Order: sequence, then C-alpha cells, then structure tokens
Amino acid sequence: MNKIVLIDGNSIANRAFYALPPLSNSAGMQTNAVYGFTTMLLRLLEEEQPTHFLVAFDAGKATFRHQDYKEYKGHRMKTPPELSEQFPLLRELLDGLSISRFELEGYEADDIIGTISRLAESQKWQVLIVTGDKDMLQLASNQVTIALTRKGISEMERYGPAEIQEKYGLAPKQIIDLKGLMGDASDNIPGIPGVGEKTALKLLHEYGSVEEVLTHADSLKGKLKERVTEHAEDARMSKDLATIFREVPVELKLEDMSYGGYDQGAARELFRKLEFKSLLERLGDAGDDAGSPQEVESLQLVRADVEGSEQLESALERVQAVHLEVIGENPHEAEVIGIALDTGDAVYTAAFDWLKQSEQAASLRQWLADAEKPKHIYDSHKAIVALHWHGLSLEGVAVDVLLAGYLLDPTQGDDTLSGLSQRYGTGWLASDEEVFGKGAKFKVPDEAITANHLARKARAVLKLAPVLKEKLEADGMRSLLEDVEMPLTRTLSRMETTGFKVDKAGLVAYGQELTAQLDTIVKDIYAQAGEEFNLNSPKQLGEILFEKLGLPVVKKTKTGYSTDAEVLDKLAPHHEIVSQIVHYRQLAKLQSTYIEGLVKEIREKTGKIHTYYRQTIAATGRLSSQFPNLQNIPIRMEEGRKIRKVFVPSEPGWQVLAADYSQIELRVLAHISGDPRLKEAFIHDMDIHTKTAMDVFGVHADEVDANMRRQAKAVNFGIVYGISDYGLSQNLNITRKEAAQFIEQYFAVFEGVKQFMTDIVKQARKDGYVSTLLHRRRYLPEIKASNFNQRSFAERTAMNTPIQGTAADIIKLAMVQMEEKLREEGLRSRMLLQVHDELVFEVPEEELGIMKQLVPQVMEQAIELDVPLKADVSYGQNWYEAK
DNA sequence: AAAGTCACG
DNA sequence: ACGTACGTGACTTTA
Repeated sequence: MNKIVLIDGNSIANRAFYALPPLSNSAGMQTNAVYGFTTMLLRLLEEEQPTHFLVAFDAGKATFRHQDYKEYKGHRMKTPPELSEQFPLLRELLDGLSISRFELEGYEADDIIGTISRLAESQKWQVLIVTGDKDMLQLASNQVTIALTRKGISEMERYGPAEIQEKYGLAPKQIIDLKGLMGDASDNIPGIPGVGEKTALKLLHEYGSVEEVLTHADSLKGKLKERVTEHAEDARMSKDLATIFREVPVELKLEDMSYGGYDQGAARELFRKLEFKSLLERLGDAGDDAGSPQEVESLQLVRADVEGSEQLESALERVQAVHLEVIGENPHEAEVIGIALDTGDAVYTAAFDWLKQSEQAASLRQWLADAEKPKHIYDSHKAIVALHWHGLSLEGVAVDVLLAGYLLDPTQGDDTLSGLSQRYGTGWLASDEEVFGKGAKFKVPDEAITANHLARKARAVLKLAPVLKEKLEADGMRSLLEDVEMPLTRTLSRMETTGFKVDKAGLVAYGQELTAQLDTIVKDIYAQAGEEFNLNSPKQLGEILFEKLGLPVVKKTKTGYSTDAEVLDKLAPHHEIVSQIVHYRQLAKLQSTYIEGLVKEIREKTGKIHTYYRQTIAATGRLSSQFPNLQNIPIRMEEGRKIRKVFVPSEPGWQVLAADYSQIELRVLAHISGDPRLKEAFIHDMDIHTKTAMDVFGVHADEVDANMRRQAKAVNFGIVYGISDYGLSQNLNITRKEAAQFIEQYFAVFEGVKQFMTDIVKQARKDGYVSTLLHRRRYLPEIKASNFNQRSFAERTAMNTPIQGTAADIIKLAMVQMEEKLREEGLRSRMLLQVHDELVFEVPEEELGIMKQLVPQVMEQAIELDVPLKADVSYGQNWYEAK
C-alpha cells in the first residue's frame, strides 16, 4: 500500500527555529531551522518508509481568507529575517534530497495538504501529516493520521480519530467548530469572546456544532447566552476561517510526489555546505559508509507479545543477549517498558506488561531468573533493581557490556550502548536521545519504533560482548570483571533493594529545630547587613560582604567574589556577621540536603531509603551513590552527625553494625611502594600520623604535639592525593617553601614512597595508563601534555589512582566475600551500605556476637598484602551509635 | 545547563 | 614561571 507523508513546511520550520539554539555556519548565517527540519526529515524517512513525500509551503502574503477577513493573522509577528533567509536553503535541501515540495499563491500550506490528503484518501493510501498546527486535526480519518510536534520538534504525538475523540471528545470535523467558538489568538481569529477551550468543548459536547449552538443560544444562561447571541456572526466567520480548503487547484499529481530515496553523495555535499557535522557523521563522512543509519543491517524481528510467543519459547535456549528497556535514572522507581532477546538469528521483542503478566511469558520469566542460562546484557545492575520491584529476577549474566566497557576505559566519555557500539566498531545504533528525545521532550515513541530500537540494542549487546570480553582478557581484567564486578552487581542490588530504615518523624522533628535556629540566624544576619537579601545567593552575599561592608576580597571566582568556607574563615576576624553566615550555611545545608532531601527519598510503603550505587562512574573504581547519596551523610560536625540517629534497623531488637578499614589507603601505599618504614609502622599497628611526625620531625613519640601530628596528617593526605608543595601549603596555610620542606623531609625518610611516586609517573608516561592491584586501569593521556597544569594533574592522578583504586578493589572483594559468608553461614544479618572504606549492616541481636567478629575478619582477610589490613567495628541502636 | 558551595571518603 | 591537592552527588541560584 502507498503511504504519503505530508509536511507543513512553514509550521515545522517555525518550530525548529524557535526550539533550537541559534546554530549558524561559519559564514555567520543561521541554520538552525534547516538543521531541525533535516533531522526530522531523516527520521521520518527512516521510520515511516513512505512511498510518497511532499513538503507544502505557504505562498504570498494574501490568501483567500484575507478577502473574507482582513485582520486574518493580523497580529502575527513578522517572520524574523534569521528565519526567512533559511527558506531558500530549505528548498535547496529538499531538492537535493529528491523530496517534492509545493506552494501556490493565495493558499496556505494546510489547504494544499488538505487537498492532497483528500486525493490520497480516495486512492486508499495511508497519509501522515506532520505539523505543529492543531487545526489540522480536522483532516484526521481512518487513513489520515496527524503527527503534531510538541514543545520542540523531536517529540511528536500522533492523532487519528480515536485519539481526538479521547482527548477532546470530538470527531475530527468538530475541530473546526471548536476553533469557531474559541477562536485563535495567534491567527487573530476572534471566536466568541470569553469562550475558551473548556466552555467551547462543553457546548460542543451538548450541541455538536457551531450552528447548533447558535440555534440553541436561548437555552444558554447568563453572560454566556449574551455573548453567544451577540457574537454569532463572529463564530460563523471564525469557523469558516478555520476550515481547511480541500479543493486547491494543485497541478501536481500524486505520482509526482513519489519518493525513491536520496542520493548519498548529494546529501553529503549539502550537509557539508550547511556544515551539519553530526549529520555528516551519520552519513559516514570520509567515504566510510559502513555505519550510516540508512545502511544498518536488517534484523529478523519477531514481536513475541503480539505474534510469536511460541516461536520465542522454542528459541529461548538459543538466546544470547537480552535487553531490558528501563525508563528513568533511578531504577527503584523506574518503569520497564520492554524486553528484547537476540538469538543471533532473530530478535524477539515484547512489551514489559506482557513479560510481567502474560501466562505465555512464564517460561521467559523463568529463563531470565535462571542462573544457569547465560545472557549478555548492558547494565544488569539497573535491570536487576528495576525488575525486583516488579517481582521479577534476573540471573545468569554472562557479560555485562556496560561493566566491561567501564573496565576497559573508566574515563571514556560516552558509555551508552550506542557509544560503545561506535567506539568498538560493532555497528551503528541510534542513541536513546535520538529515539526518545531528552529532558522535557522525552517520549516513548510508537510501539513499532520502540520494538525496533530495543531489538537493535539487543543486537548491539550481542555483538559487543565477545569483542569486549576478548579485550578485557588481553588487558588482564577478565577476572576483575567476572570475579569482582559482576558478583558485586548482585550484592549491590540486594543492598539497595533491602534499603535502610529511616525514622521519618525523627528527621522531621530535627528539621523543625533547624528551622527555628535558621530563623534566628537569618534575622541576625539581616540586621547586621542592614538589609534583607538572598543568603543562598553567593552573588548577593558577595555584594553585601565586599561592597557594602567593605571586607577584603580574598579570592575570586570566574563570575565574581568567592564566598566559600575558606574565604569566610579568613574574613571571620573582620566582622561578626561572617561566623553567622558560616553557621547559616552549615544549618541550611543540613536542612535542604539532609532533612528535606532525605525525607523525600523515604518510600511510603517501607519507610526505607533505597540508594542506588553506580558501579561505572568513578575513574578510580570506587562506587558512587545516588538518589539519595548515602556516602556523604554528615559525620565530621556533631550537628550534622545527629542525622545518623534516624538511620535505624528495620526490625525490632536489631542493631546497626559498622566496620571501617583503618588507614586502608596508606596501608595500600605501604604495600605497593614496599617502603620499609611505612610497612614497619603498619606491621606494628602504630598511629600512622604520629609515626610520620616522629620520622619527619625527627622526634620521639612523647615529643609529638597535636600540631605536629596535624601537620603530619596533612602530609599523609597529600601523599595519597599525589603531593604538591602548593596543595600542601594551601591545606596547612603555610608558605609553599615550608610545604616543600615538609615534603622533602618526608621523602628523605620514606624513600620507598618517593621511589614509587617517580616510578609510577614514569610508568604512566610509558604505558599511557596506571593500574591497581587487581589490574584495574586508568588511562592518563594528559601525562604527556605540554601544558603544565594538565600534565601536573595527570601526574598526581598517576600517583593517587593506584592507591585509591586498590583500596576500592579491596573493599569490593570484601563485599563479595561477605555476601557469600552470610549465605553460607545462614545468617540473617544484612549488608546495607558501603562508604568507600566502611561497611554498614543491620544485625539481629543473636548474631551480634558472630558479626562483630566476622565482619572485620572478612574485611581484613579480603586480600593478603605485605602489611596487615585492619578493620574497626562498632554497633548501636542506630547509625549514629555505631561509632 | 553552568556555577558555586559543601557534604562524605 | 606555571598555580591544583584525589574521588564523588545534591542543592540553590543564575544565565
């Protein structure tokens, strides 16, 4: 069957113009409307596969409508020149892509489209009209669908008669009556004053048409009756104006609109001229056509939920890759919309509802949950968590290509499936952004399009898995993936779905205390400032401090005065207000992030907070925590630390148990550097900062005062961070010279550490990367930069990453082993959190004895180093007490 | 969306 | 001479 796509050229160009940033070519000519138009064209060509295609434009200023009503479109703003000068380009583009276009003096694009759609309908063609103009809905029929752009242009909503009925309760024809009653300010169509969409719909639902409404004007009440009677003529005229004229003398024949694809060479030349880089890439510039979207391999696609559940059942044993489409960032509240399974021969797709509920999907659900059925996947973590909340489980992950990609290069920018496919050359895959849109424009497209995209994702996973696995093997990270990261995914999922019980009332009560305190402080600050201002605005605060009160400017930011804690600290002696501001900042932080923020994250049903750990974010191999971040709950200041009191066990009589590694990073450093003195210190389990002070200052233990220990501690931090005299001087508030001396003294004593630092930088320069104990890698291309800053940064990173990363490796090992132990021993205790060097559990009373012995033991024995690892354990009624 | 700030290890 | 300590996430204001 023939299918024609009709585009309302002016409408779409307008939308694109206003929706997109003002992109321009090197000649300074704005091209955003053409660009937006082009991406839409390409998408329609690909997704609709039309046999015919036409773009209609408005022509001339006056149309037949102006003869009836001079003010028609009277108030409309002039088309800005930045847009009107894009129309010639647009025409050129359409010609270049062999897409027919049409315009006719005296008629608008919608009249042309109305006429052509009528002709196409009479030939029993399928018609898709693309526009931003709701008036066009009047053309909808069984054969004619209207795609309305929403907000931008990437999002389209399709309307047939059924959708119009659903949305307005009207037949397509009645759209004209709707407009007749309510008018249209943008076209300067009056309608009946005071009648908006609500009233108009009510009237139409009752009487059906403008004429009938007018006939029954007498039975209306009050003001409405008055208005309808008075403006009857306006209504009739408005309806006329809104009626699309479907008898335009279009000399073009339907056959003239046939579309048979475009010439790639011509398109390339056009895109080059217009400087559409991303579109050129899609075409595969530089003569490389392999990855262009027009030439993707065809897939044998079976919609298991609608046509082939039996086929799938018999194919299940051969499925190699699975893709679950999870919508949303937070898997604890995410929607799963569909699944795709790839055997290598065919891809089977299904809507999630079917997977979740259909009897036909029972064997598929079993297969998903079967640890003995290996399956490749992208982001098993997200899938496992999202599925959990729907009562489904996923086991038997063979290769998680997201994890594999992360290990191969944790700092690569784009770790989406599409990005990985491109990087590893396994074929072109549309990005989710292209298919779904992003931000406010995000929308799940039609089922067919979605199924296709999901299928292609499953295929992308299938192709990537062996490639990435081989690379991992070559780089010595197969075990890191299979024995650490993938098992950890399951452990994390369990921790997250278990969640941490929170005393909501306690949180709210503390919030009220803070509100009262904040109130007082704010008033005080305003009084001292002599005016009220937005304390949360660094800009306004800066004006008060540095202009009104004349305090010295310590530091500037890109945009103005700096007012951060360090600056305020220096300003404190100058004015009383400063310490108040510091206090305000502290409490405001608690209130917004840790009271209000956390309250929002408590699940109604369970009274728990479920964080989501991200396993593929940190460049060093650490985890990160989101929604909410439970790795940065206050502890350093007592006021903040109190927050931890609301984190309680989920069962009565249970306790919170926490165990943290003592000095794990310096112990790791002792191990990998082999420095004898550092090793010695840990073998004798000495206080490392005191020991450092003794060695650096050359004094006895009893001669180390608090200040010396503090300075030594800062030096140790500096060592771990990749030391620089400048950084240390900043931290200790001393001169760079003094800092440099400290460092020199340190290196004189800890020669092994010094050696390690120089070696690791050399190695990074030679190999281009540094590694952790478990062979985790981080590439540091900037280690060769000529820019001092870039290079220095890379050098510090080279020193820090093996330390921080190895510590991350170790606690990951401990977590996996801990989970195993709990299962083996049949313990009911549950692991809840990881905070980089700390694990938190909830423990039944009767397991307290075993757990306070077992947890540190597992942590300490997770791996054997040249120095002992040490973990301290504590427990209490809540997280605060476990200190 | 970026910048500034601050919470944690 | 150069001028930053390493790694994260959340909130608020502002452009």
